[in-house]
Amino acid sequence: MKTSVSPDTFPPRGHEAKRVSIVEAAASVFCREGFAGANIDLISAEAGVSRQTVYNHHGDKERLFIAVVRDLTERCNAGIFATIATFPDQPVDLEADLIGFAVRLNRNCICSRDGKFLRKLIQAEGERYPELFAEWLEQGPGRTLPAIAARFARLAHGGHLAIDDPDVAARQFLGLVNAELQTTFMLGGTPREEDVLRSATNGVRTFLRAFGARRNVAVGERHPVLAEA
Amino acid sequence: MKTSVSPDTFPPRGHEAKRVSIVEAAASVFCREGFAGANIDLISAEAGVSRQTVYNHHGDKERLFIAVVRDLTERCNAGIFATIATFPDQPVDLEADLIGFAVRLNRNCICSRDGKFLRKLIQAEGERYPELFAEWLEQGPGRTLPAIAARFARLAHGGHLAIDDPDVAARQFLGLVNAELQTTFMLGGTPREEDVLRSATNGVRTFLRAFGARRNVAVGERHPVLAEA
DNA sequence: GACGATTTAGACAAGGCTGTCTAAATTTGT
DNA sequence: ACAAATTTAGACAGCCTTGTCTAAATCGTC
Repeated sequence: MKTSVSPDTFPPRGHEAKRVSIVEAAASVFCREGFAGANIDLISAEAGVSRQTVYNHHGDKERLFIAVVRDLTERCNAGIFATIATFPDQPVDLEADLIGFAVRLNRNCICSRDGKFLRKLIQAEGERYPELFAEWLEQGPGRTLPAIAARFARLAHGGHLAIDDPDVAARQFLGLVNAELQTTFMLGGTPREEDVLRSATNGVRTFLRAFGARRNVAVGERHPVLAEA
Repeated sequence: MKTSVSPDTFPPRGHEAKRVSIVEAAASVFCREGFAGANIDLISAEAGVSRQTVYNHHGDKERLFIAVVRDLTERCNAGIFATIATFPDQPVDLEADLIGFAVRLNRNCICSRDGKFLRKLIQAEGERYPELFAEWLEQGPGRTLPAIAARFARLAHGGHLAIDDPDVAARQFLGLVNAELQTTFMLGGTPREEDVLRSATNGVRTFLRAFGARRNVAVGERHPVLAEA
C-alpha cells in the first residue's frame, strides 16, 4: 500500500480521487445548507460515493467540515498569491494595470468557486469554530494583506503613488474595487464579469484620484516619473 | 380582545410582549445556529415562553424565520434612515462631519445587534429564500443607497465635493469607511469603537483626497478642509 | 371575584440524521 | 490471476426535532 500523498498520478485515481471528490462535494453542500443542515447522505451522493466511504475517510461530520475549511483556505491562498505575483511593479499604464489586477483578484480568488464557498463558511460558522477561523485569519488575510501592502509600498517608493500607510491603502483598494459588488456578495451571488470590470474601473479611478502621484510635486517629494530599474 | 398592533402601552404587555420576545429570541438563535441548527425549544427557553406559545404565535419554524427577517429589515431600515437624516448638508468641517456620519452609520445600523443579525441571516440563508431577500434588497439597499447618493449629490451641487456619479461615490464611501472592518465583519464580530473611528477617519480622508473640491492639493500636503467654521 | 382568553408542562407520533456494523462486491498492486 | 485493500448497499440503534394534543394553571378585564 502506498501512502500516496504524492503527485504520482494526476488527476488522482482510486483512493485519493475519492478523498478529493468527497471534500469537494462536502464544500458544496456545507456551503449550500450550512453545517447543521448538511446531510452526509447528500454529500456522499454528490461525491458519487457510498456513505460508509465518507466515514472511512474523514471519521465524522465535524472532522469533515474542518478538512473542508483547511482545504479551501489552502487553495484560496494559493490563488491569491499567484494573483499577487501579477501585481504591476513596473506599471506601463498604471490605471489599466491596477484595473487588470483587481479584475484578476476578483475572478480568480473572490468570485471563484472556492472563494465563494470559503467566504460563506466563514460567515456562517466562524463563531462556532474560533480556533479554526483564527487559523484562517492568520494564514489568509494575515499573510495576503501584508503582501498586497508591500506591493503598494513598492509602487509608492518608485514614485508611482503617494501613499502614507500602505497597509491602509491596500485595504482601501480592496474596499474600493469591490464597492459595487457588496450586495451581490451578501446574497451569495456571483457578479457578472461586466459588473466586476465596472466596479474595478470606478474603484481604481477613485483610488488614483486619492493616491496618484501628481505632477506638481510637493516640497521635499521625490520626482515621480518613470525612471527606475 | 384587543387587536393591539397599537402603541396603547409601551413597552407592550401580555400577549404582545410575548410576540416581541419570541421574535427577538428567534433572531438571536437563528443568527447563532442558522436556520437548520436553530431549535424551537431553545428559542422558547430564550424567550422565556413555552414551546406551544411559539407555535400559537407563528405557526411553524419557517414562518417564524420570515417574521424575524421582516422585523429586522424594518428596524434596520428605520435606523439607517434616522441616521441619514443626520447627514451633513451644510458642513461646517466637512472631514469631521463625514467621519461623524460614518461612525453613526456603523454604530447605529451596521454594528448594532439588529444589523449584525440581519447581515448574518442574509449571508447564510439568502440563497434559500430568494423572494424574501429580494424584498430585503428592494426595501433596504434599494432605498437607502439612493438616499445616501442624493445627499452626496447635494454636497457636490453645493460645491463641497467634486463628484461625477453620486451613486458610485456613495458605494465607494461605504466601502472606504468600512475598509478596515471587513475581516471582523466576516467572522461575525463587533469591531471596537476605536477601530470604527480609525477606519472611518482613514476612509473619509481618502474619500476627500479623491472627491474633495480642491484648491490644487499636492502630494504631501495636508488637506484643506480643516480650516473653516 | 368571575369569566374568557392565553399560557403552560408534558406526553406523543412521525420522521430525519448520525454513526456503526456486516457481508458481499470491486478495485488495486504485483 | 491472486491477495489485500477498499468500497458498497443495506440494515440498524440511538438520538434529536418538529409539530400536535390535552388538561391544568395563569392572566387580564369587567
